[in-house]
Amino acid sequence: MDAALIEKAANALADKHRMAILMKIARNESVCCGEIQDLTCLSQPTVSHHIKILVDSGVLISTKEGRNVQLAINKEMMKHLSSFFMQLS
Amino acid sequence: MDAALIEKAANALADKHRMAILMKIARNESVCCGEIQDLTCLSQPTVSHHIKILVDSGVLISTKEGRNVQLAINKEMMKHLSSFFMQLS
DNA sequence: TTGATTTATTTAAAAATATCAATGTATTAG
DNA sequence: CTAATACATTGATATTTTTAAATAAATCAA
Repeated sequence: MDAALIEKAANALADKHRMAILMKIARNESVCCGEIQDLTCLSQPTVSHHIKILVDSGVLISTKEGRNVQLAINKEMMKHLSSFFMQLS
Repeated sequence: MDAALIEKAANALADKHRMAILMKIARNESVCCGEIQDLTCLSQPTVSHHIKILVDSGVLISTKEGRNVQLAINKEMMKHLSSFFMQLS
């Protein structure tokens, strides 16, 4: 995997709130944006911004369902990250 | 592994130059700061700053040898990162 | 259709980060 | 001891990132 893509994923996880979002979704399998806002004590636009970064980096996958957006972990990306660091160990 | 430590490591890798430093060391096993400066086209203080972030985060290990500082990958941290992402996949 | 709900975008301010010049600190060579 | 080398620290500036208010867009319920 290209280092630039690892860097982008790392950047997405280099934030307290975005890491909390990831862990929340890891526990719940899939959540919508509103549930994340309840978690983070951030404004709705700020949550939307963080989610955009997580999705653009490939860490999360978003699918629109009705007027909600369901978010899930991109397991392929997690595999890539895992094997990248495995090779460095 | 605590999410806060993953976040800190992620932050260390969320930069073009720091990622380049990591890959350089991955190829060469161990390098000193001067060799990194040649690589990055950055000033010496800036390189020193980036190295500090990488070491403080636990991604790299530094050992002073004479008037050089030898840098190496912290393979334990790589294992932690790998298993963290493995669990999310 | 109207109003409520959910998420996205724009804009602007505040906070954090990256960068380098100047300088400091060890360490080694001569 | 003196000068040179390797790296760290300080201070200042420029850029990037985070944040929220205001607003927009899309979907659903009544």
